[in-house]
Amino acid sequence: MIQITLPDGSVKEVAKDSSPFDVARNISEGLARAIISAKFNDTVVETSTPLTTDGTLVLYTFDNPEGKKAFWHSSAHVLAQAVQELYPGVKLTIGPAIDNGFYYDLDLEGQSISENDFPTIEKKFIELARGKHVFEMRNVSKADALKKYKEEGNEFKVELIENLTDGDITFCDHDNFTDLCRGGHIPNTGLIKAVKVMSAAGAYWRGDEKNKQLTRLYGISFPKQKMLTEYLAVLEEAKKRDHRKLGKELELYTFSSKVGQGLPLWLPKGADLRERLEQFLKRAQKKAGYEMVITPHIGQKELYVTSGHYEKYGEDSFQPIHTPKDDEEYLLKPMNCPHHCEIYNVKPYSYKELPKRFAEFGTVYRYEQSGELHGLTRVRSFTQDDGHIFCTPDQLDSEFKAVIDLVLYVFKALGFEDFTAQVSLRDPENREKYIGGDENWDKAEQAIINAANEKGLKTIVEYGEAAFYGPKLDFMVKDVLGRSWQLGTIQVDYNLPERFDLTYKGSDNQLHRPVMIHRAPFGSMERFIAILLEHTGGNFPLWLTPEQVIILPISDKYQKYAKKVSELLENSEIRALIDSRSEKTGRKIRDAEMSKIPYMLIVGEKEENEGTVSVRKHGEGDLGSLELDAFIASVKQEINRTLVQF
RNA sequence: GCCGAUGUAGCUCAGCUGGCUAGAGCAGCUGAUUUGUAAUCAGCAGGUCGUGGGUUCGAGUCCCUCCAUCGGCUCCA
Repeated sequence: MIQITLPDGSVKEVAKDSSPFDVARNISEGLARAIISAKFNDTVVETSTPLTTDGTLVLYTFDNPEGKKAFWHSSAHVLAQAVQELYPGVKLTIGPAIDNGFYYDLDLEGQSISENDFPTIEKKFIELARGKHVFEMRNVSKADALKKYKEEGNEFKVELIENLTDGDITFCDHDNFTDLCRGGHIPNTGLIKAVKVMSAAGAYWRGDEKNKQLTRLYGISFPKQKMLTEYLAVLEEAKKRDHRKLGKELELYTFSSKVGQGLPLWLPKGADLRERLEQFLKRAQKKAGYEMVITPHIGQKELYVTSGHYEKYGEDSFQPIHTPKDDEEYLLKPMNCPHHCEIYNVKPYSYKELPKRFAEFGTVYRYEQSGELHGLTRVRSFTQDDGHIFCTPDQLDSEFKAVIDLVLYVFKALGFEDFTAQVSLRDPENREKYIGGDENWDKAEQAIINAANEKGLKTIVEYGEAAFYGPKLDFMVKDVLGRSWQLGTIQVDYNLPERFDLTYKGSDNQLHRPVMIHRAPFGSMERFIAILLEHTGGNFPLWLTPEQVIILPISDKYQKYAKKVSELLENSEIRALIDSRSEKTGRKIRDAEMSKIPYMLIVGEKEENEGTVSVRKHGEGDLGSLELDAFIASVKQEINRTLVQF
């Protein structure tokens, strides 16, 4: 007998070689039917794996992330099987579960799969799934594993196996299908009742552009057809909040192929909103001791050679602008830091004058590859809410933490509760991607880790995500489709101060090197507004929204009163407009609701006589009538409540 | 940049296997209506079917080029 400890602390005594499935049945038949995956002593096991020792066991159903992972990973096997039957000769590579479903990367050997083929693949998939084939793991020697795939001519699997150690290699069989696999499957294929192939895309083998491009099929599957239908409906709903759709509907920004791809054009309402966001941050930054600066949109090539940016990105940037006479070379500004370094260099500093904090809403231009452009989140011209702090090494810690406070303030004030603080460090495998010595890098990385810890931030660490001149603390937020974007960023940099020979005079009367903090709480105005649009669904906080109030006169007779109301609102700095069309009230309300204006004021005979307004709130409906003064007061109050001060 | 897809009026879309002057709804304009909490009615106007080439007696429809967009990959100072 062995002792199995369950998550609730209870202990089951079961016969040796009982499987997780047996343990589940020991608890209840219902549970036994529902469990699809298990972890024994923190290792993923099959539900059929015999347990030979005492240990802790966690059972998973489809409702657990771990259960889903097993479900989708198993689905990837079936997808590969289906494709292999329909397209003989394809080579299998890898097929993991992801956040929403799974994918399988295939080398189609010249064949191609497009959307039109998806229904056939899905049909085949379900047909195979219905066979209720059991997933069975088996150990294989490295020699045998290599032999199988060499015979098949599958160089990808051969490469994978060559990197594995003999004795650790397992295959998974189901039906007539076999795949190299670490394990973690559901009991049998029959549990998969619904599948959808979502898309086909190119993906480089091992994520390297230099390698062969494979075909990646994305799919998602469920234990019930209804769950798939619901998932697809949720996706459709999410698309309604896509910033590209909302940006068009709310007339915030646009693109023009004549102007050029990735170059956003801000429309009046968007420019207005953006301006307000800038003012919001400027106020906070002023309190935090920043000084605004302004720098040009171009700079001499030499400037970027000094900073190291030219060497790193010169080839992949917009190419230099040449002067007509002297053949000088200028680059469109791809970042503001070199300019700010030169601002620092305008005069000598005493340690008593530091830190210097320079901020600028600086528009930069980067040549992003055409396929990387994405709405407002990835563009070729964007404005950073950039700032650089030049401080003594002693001040680094407190300055860094002060920036964290500023970023957290911005996020909180705009309702981004759900973000990930990511510590972006060097790629240990590719040190040559970075400038500067190890000593400074270690200091910079440690400074970030310490500051984040002391601030109590829950962080995740990503290697290889650092900037080439220094590590970063990035604030990541997801869009409606679950894609993660970097908004705020704080970076510690010992390198540019050296390259620009920045100095200050210390108390010892010697020259010292300041440390530089790069920071942008929004990241960029474009991306921040895009994500804000998606998070709010276009219902911005009252202080920020382009139009706060729309006045709807019942008929032409009340235009004059509407005008009066509008003037009084404007006197109180409330942004209002009048719908003066000769339409019915129902129609005006509908249109105002669609354009997401927070407050509608319906005015007719009653209101005019009483000096009141009939208030309707977007998404909530009729709030009854109020004295105009009372309405103004309540709007002001809401503005103050939503516009949190730093 | 690479893989896959899409591109018809300001917007959302229809247009079957190639066949007369390319359709609808909304938006717009004109007129009527003067309206009380999510669409008043009528009329009018609006498109070189993304671009350039080709196949064909004939192309929105088939083929190629380029451009833009979408889903991924790669990249992201």
